[in-house]
Amino acid sequence: MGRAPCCDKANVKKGPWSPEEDAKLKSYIEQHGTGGNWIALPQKIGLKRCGKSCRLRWLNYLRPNIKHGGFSEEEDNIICSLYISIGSRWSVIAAQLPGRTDNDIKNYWNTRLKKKLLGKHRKELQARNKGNGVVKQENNSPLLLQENSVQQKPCWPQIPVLPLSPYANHSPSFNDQDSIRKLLIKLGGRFSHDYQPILDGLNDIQFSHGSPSPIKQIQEEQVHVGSSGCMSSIDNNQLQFGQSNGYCAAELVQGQGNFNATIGEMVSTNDYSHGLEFFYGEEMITDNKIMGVSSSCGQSSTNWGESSSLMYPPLVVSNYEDVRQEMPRECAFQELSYPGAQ
DNA sequence: AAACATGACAACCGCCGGGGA
DNA sequence: ATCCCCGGCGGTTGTCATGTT
Repeated sequence: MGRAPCCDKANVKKGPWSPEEDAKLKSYIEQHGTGGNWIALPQKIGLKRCGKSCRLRWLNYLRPNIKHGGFSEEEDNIICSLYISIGSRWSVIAAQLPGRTDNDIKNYWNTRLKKKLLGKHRKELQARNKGNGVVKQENNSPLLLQENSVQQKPCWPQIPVLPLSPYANHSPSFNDQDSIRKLLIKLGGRFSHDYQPILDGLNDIQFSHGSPSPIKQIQEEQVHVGSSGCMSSIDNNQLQFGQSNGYCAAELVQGQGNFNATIGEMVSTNDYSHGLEFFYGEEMITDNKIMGVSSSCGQSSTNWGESSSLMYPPLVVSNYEDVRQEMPRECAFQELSYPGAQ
C-alpha cells in the first residue's frame, strides 16, 4: 500500500511554468509568505499546480537573489571539494554557495563538472600510459589494496607527496595534518572517539557568508560516536577507517603529512581525479589496473560501480572481508580539499 | 534544410524524517 | 507511543536549445 499522493494528480498542471503562473506565485508569496503550507498554497491562489511543484518553483527559480549558470572556478572548486568530502548532499553544498540552489548544483555537477573532471583524468591517464609504456600497478593508487597477509587488513596506500597548494595559503586552518584530521572527524564524527578531543578547534573554520560550515552541519547531525570502530587501528602509515555513527571515512593517521598536500594539489590544479576514480566506473578501474590489484589481495575483484554518495550505512565489521565488501570505494581514498579562499 | 545527437536545465517522483495531533 | 501530514532531499526524467552530420 503506497503513500497517498500529495495532490490530485489528475487536476494539476505539469511541465514548464508559464510567466502568468510565476507571477501569481511570486506575488502571493511576497505578500503573504508561504503560510507554512505548500500543499494548500496553490488552491489559495488558484494555481493548478501541486504544492510541491510550487515550492520547487519558488525555491529554485522565483526566490530572490537566485543565480543561474555562470559557475565560477571558485564555485567549481567548492562543489568538487564538498562532493569529495560529503558526497551528493546537494543541499549542504548549496548552503555554501550563496544564490545557488541544490538543484542547480546537482544539474551542474551531473552535466558539466563530472565530465570536465573525467576529461582531465583521461588526459592524464593517456599521458601516463604513454610515458610508462606498460601500465603497471601504481602503489599510490587510492584504491589500492595490498596484501597484508599478517594482519589480514587492507593496506591503504600512502598518499603521494605533492607540492602544497596555493590554496593552503588561503586557508591556514588546513595547512596541517591535524586540521585535516579534525575536518574529517567533523565531517560526521565518522571516526573513533579517540579523536574526539580535538574537535573543538574546528569550529574556527569559516565558510562563505558566515553560514555554518557543512562540516559543522553534518557533525551536528551525528548522534554519537560509537565504540565499535571498524579497523580502528591499522598502523601509522595507513589510511584508517573508523566507524562511529554509521558513516565511514578514511583518514590519514599521524605520521603522514602528505594528505593535505594531495588535497591542495587537487584544488590548485583542478585535478580532482585523485579521489574521484569512482566517477569513472569500470573504465577507470581498468585503466589503473585496479581489478588486478584487487585480486592480488586474494579477493575476487569487485566492481564498485558508480556511487553518488560518500555516506554509507552503518558498518559492523569484524574482519577484513566484511570491510572490503561493505566499504564504499570512496572510503578508500576519501580526500578533502578546502574550497579556496572564502 | 532536415534529421539526428548532445547538452543544459527545469521539473517531477518517490522516499524519508520531523513534528504535531 | 503511534499515526499522519508536510517539507526536504536526491535521483531521474522531460523538454528545449544548440551543434553536428
